[in-house]
This record gives sequence, C-alpha cells and structure tokens, in this order.
Amino acid sequence: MTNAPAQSGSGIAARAAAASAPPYLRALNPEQRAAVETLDGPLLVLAGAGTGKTRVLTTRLAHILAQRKAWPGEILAVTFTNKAAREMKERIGGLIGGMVEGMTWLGTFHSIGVKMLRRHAELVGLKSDFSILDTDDQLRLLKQLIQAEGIDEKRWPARQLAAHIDGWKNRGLTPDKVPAGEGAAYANGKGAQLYRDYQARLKVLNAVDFGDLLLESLRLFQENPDVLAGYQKKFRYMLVDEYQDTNVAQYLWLRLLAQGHRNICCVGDDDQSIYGWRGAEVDNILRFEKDFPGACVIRLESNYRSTPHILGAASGLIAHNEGRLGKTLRTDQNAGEKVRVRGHWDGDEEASAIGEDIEQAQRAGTSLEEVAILVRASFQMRAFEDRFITLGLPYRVVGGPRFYERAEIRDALAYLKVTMSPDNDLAFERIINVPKRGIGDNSVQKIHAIARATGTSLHRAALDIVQTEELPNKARKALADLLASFARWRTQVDTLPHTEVAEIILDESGYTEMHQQDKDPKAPSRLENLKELVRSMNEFETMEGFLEHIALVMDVEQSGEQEEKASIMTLHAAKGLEFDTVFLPGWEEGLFPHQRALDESGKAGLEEERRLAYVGITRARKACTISFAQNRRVHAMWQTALPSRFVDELPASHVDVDAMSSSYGGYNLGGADRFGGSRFDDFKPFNSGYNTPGWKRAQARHADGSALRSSPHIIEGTLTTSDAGATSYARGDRVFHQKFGPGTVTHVDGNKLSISFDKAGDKRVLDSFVSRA
DNA sequence: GTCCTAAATTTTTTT
DNA sequence: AATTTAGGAC
Repeated sequence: MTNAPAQSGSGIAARAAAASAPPYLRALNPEQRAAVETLDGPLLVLAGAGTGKTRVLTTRLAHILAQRKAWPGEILAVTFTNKAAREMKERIGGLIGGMVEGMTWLGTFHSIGVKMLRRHAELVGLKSDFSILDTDDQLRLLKQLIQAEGIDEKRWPARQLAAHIDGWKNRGLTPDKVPAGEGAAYANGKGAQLYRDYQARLKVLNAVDFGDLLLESLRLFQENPDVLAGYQKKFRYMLVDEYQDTNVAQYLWLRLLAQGHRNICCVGDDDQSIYGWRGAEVDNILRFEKDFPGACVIRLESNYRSTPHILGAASGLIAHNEGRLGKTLRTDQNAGEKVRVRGHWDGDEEASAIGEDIEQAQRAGTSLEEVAILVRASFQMRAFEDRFITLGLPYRVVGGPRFYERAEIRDALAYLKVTMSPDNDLAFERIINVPKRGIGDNSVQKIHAIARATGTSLHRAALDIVQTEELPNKARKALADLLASFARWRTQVDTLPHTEVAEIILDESGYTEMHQQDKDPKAPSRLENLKELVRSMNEFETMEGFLEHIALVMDVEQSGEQEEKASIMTLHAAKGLEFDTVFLPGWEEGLFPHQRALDESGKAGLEEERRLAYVGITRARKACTISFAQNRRVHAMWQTALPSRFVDELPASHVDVDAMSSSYGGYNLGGADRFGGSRFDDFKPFNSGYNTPGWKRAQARHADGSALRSSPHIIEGTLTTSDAGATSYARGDRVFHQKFGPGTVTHVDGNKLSISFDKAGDKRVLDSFVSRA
C-alpha cells in the first residue's frame, strides 16, 4: 500500500472520525480498519499470511456488538478448527468481556451443525440424542455392510468406500444425487448402493458421521424452508474464517443462510488452501464476487510477521502456482537473515543438525516455545523425537496421535456411551467382549441376527437372548452379568458424580484389571491414559456434556505446562501459528511434494503441495531453515531421494545455501564447481512443465486392479429372514431349530418360546431361531 | 472361544 | 519396523 496511513487522512471528517473512534480501532492499519468497519453487505477479506487476520475478525465482531448492530446470539461465526474457535472466543472475551458467553453460534462448522441438528433432529429422520461416529466407527460399520454384500474386502477396502462417501458428502451429494459414473467406481457399481445402505443403517443406529453434520444440516435447510427462514432471520451477521477451506456442502450451507441479511464476511487466503483432499474448493474463494453480487473485496497485504527475506522466499515460491488471485505481501522490517537451505546425507543427520541448531539458539537466548519443526508427514516426527530424547531437549508433539483415538480411550468411552445410551450398537459391540468374557464371534453374530430380525438394538436383543438358552452357558452368564452391570451403572449416573461413575464402570467391568494384567510394556501408559480420561471429565458438568464434547473435539486440551518446549507438528497443524524460528525438514521429491498428491491430483495436487510449502515458510518470523536428505529410510529400506523441486523454486536472492553440513561432502550440489554455477542446476531432474509419471502409474494400477478378477464372487449370505412380523407360534406347534433339531412348543411368551425338543430336551429360545417343521 | 504364531500391510494431510 | 489380521493349535 502506498497510501498514507489513515491517521493522517485528508479532511476534517476523517480526523474527527479517527479521534472519536473507539480505542480498539486505533491500532489497525487502514485496510484492516476498512475490513472491520464495512459491516453491511457481502465482504471478502483476502488476508495474506501474517497480515493480522485474526485481529480483524475479532475486532470486527467486537465492533458489531459495540455498535449494537446485533446481539451476540445473532452473529454466526464459523471456523474450521476447534483451536481457532477457542482462540477467537478468548480474544473476543478480552475485547468485550462477559458478552462472549452469549455467542452461542461461534464454533466450527461441525459443532454448529450438531447444535442445529439436535434441535431439528426429527426433520432429518433422527432423534435428538443421536450419536456421532468417528472414523473408526464409520470404518467398522462399512466393513459390516461390505461383508453383508458379499464383497471381497481385500479387493475393495472399506477405507476406499469411506473416502468415496466422504467425498460425496463434502460435495453435498445425498445417495440419490451421486453421479452414476462415480457410484460405479467402487465394487463394480455397488458404490452408490452401499452409500445408500450406509445412510439407512446410520438412521437405524440413530447416528451421524462427520460428513453428515454438514450434509444433514444442509438437507435440513433445503427441505424445510421455514426452518431455514428462521435462521436466516436470526443471523444478522455472518463471519467465516479460512474461507478457502470450505467445501461445497459448507459453501451451499453458508449461501442459504446468507440470503437473509446478506451480511456475510468471509476471510481467507487462496494461497493457504491446503485441504483440497478433504473436499475444500479454492474455487469458493475465487468466485466470491460472482456469488455475492455487489460484494466488497479488501486485501490485507501488510505483513507484520516475517522478515523480508522470509517473505521474499515464500512469495517467490508461491508465484509458481497458476490458479491464484495473487497478492503482494509487504513488510517494513529489516532484512534479517536469508532462508537457509541445507542438504544432508540422511534423515538422522538432518535430525542431529536441527537438534544442534536448536541447542545453539537456546544458548543464544531463544525460548524453545518459539521454535518449531514442521514436517510433511507424521512419520517424519520420530527421527526428531528420538534425537531430542537423547539430547534431553524438551519437545512437544502437537496434534500427534490423538488422545481420543487411542484404543484404550475408545474402549472406555464405549463403556460410558453404552451406559448413557444402551442402544448405541457400535459402542456396545466394541466392548461386549472386552475384556474377554467368553462372548465370541458366534454369540455376537447371534445377537446381531436377532436385532436385525426384530428391528431392535443389539442391547435389546441381548436382553432377550439371555433369557433363552441360545448361547453357551458361559457366554450367557457373562452377557447377563454385563447387562446387569450396565443397568446398575445407569442408575448410578443419576446419584453419583459422573467421574466417580466412570471409575466404577472401568473398575467393575474388569477393564482396568485387564490392563493391569497386561505384560505389554505399554500397559502402564495405557492405564495412565485412562486416569487422564477420568481427570479430563472433571472439566464437564455432566457425562452427557463430556461425551458430546469429545465427539467433536478429538483432542484433549493441554493444560498447565510449565516447561518451555520446542514444537514438532505437521504443516497442516501449523496453519495459523507462528514462531521465531522454523525448521522445514524433508524437502525431497516424493515426500514433499508428496508422491500421492501428485499421483492422485496431478497438477492441482502439486499446487496444493506448494501452498503447503508456502504456509510452512510463512510461519517463521525471524529464521527459517529448509533441509533435505539424500537418503531416507522409508519402511525398512533405504531410499534415495532428490531435493524437492520447491527448493529450486526459491528465489536465489533470499536464500543461503549451507554446504557446511557435516557429512554433506558426498552430496555434490552442483557438479565439481558448485560455487561457480547456479546453485541447483544439476538438481533439476524434472522439466518445468510438470509431468507426473506417477499419475500414469496410478492409472495403470487402476486399470489392472479392476480388470483382473472378472466379478466379485458373491458369498451366499445366511440372510436371517425370520418371521418376525408374521404370526407367532402357538402351543403345540412343531418347530425346527438349527442346533437342537425338531421339537414341540410348550409355552409362548411374546417372542420367547419354550420348546420341548425331541433330542435336546426343554429349552427356551427366540422365535427367530426356529422355523415351522 | 482363546491364545499363539505367521503373514500381510502400512505411511499424507483432519473436522 | 511396527502393528494389525488370519490361521491353527489347544
């Protein structure tokens, strides 16, 4: 921006305005201030990295409230991550005080979706206490459906189907809207049908998956104009953070809501769109002006974060992308250090070198809190962890293996879920035989069969079956005990504090004991995790509140850390953060850009990878070190890699190549006279036009994959089509039972029959297990 | 039904 | 290399 700052703006009016402006506006630059004060009508704020985006968002919110344009409850503010939502809440709280509490509609797309769906559950075929499946539940469910269809799971992995379904949901496609060609892409045309089955099953389970939180909210609006109109009227102002990451479903949802007051403000940066694989459409931001006619667009281009060299390197890199709106970031800081580029012999050496750098920085007075290592893929983290442990360098892994995804936590949660809502079949199935209590696959299958035949939940079916002799004695006893325990725990929920009940459940179920007996070296840490789980429940009023929270926030809040630590995280997790010193290791072809991104999305994939690189560099305030290794251990084998093409694309004037790295000698950067020529001349194994050989490979794979075996063989399933709905049996009827053989009905009690079997004697069985003889 | 051993598969990024 | 899955013995 070449204009003078607003404070010295021309005219008396401007000065008067400045003088009377509320204090929170004074600290803003002119563009930021415009973004805050342009309240009415659609507004797109293109906020480059480090240009004070969050500040603008929060100030804008405070401004709306201060101007009494709307009540807190009339503002819809959506973010993508819980972290962002939390941060925004805190910062607004700092500006407007207790009023934040009234901001009920500030949250992630998903959490707002849940809130709306719970209110109007019956309109989309759910009950308001529906449960939310995570990826693991989703996968297990899909596996069951795939098996029921008799499809070979090896050939058509459930993961793949899950990916398809996710993709459709992200694009706002219900099963009937899936394009025929795409539905056929999975399991010889069964994809769309499986999607339909899956959705039907979810409804029966009274459950939704992550994608549904958006898709079903969207459907709610599309099919219920009155509901939509209500929300349109309610939300006087709408704010959307990270708009470049919205997918089609979210976009449609926003657009419907914005038809009301039309005061929608979207903030984003097309250069930081890194979630294309999750369905994000950069296009949404690119065509904002078309979608919202008369929209105002404001660019924030003053960078307050990084030094010119860092900014220059990042800008030069991202300039290689074609599909972008384009912007020029400026900074008035002093030049600072150039971005360092360093090569290493292998990944271990890279880790050692970075470890030394960090120690040196630490001695020079840098706080470890200001140091971050940003990796492309999480497997890279290990080398650093190993190294830092031997160095005694404190570190923290951000967003690593998630707390709530650990098996022991999920098991414990399943217990709690069944206690709270017994009909949660997936949770029930998960723990029915954990710890081992003698209820094996066969017994579970039987319970399943009854549940299916009678159209009830597994829990109800289990209650029925224990009154019979269908199950082996051991299993029957175990199941009856388990059911009695759940009944008992349920009553305790009302009388005892929820953390206490949780402890009782884990204890009495034998779950804790199972881990105490376990001789696995990791067992103690699992027990520790269970304790942590109970501890974290303390922050919630009720068990329900706790379970709702973790369904959406898959992470546990890191609290009360005293020690300073260096951060290790993925580039994706780093978005929105900043550090004085940033290390970007692993810039090698195949890893970064990742081969799979190239294979699956070709040029679009490459450009997304480049944006990821851009995000990485722009996290740095003062120092940025990029490195690559010639050799890296991938599985068990060593693989040689070439430096990333991104290294080449960094503008020479902002980069320092450090050839002094210890055993770097073997790696000849630029031929014999590497200081003479252009630094990376001999590195260029790729043409400037990106051809992606992997893409062809992927196609070839696809081709032979689907062509090989002609058709999936169909396993004749024993479909239990019982006479559930038909007339019940009567006393004296002759019946046949798979296991006990022929017999005569002696007594009828609902769906439970007492039968005198010719060979096996008197037994009680469920009607769904016998047929008329 | 459970436990033990062998084999296969895995690693991109996440609400 | 590590973790999950399948198969086989008990």
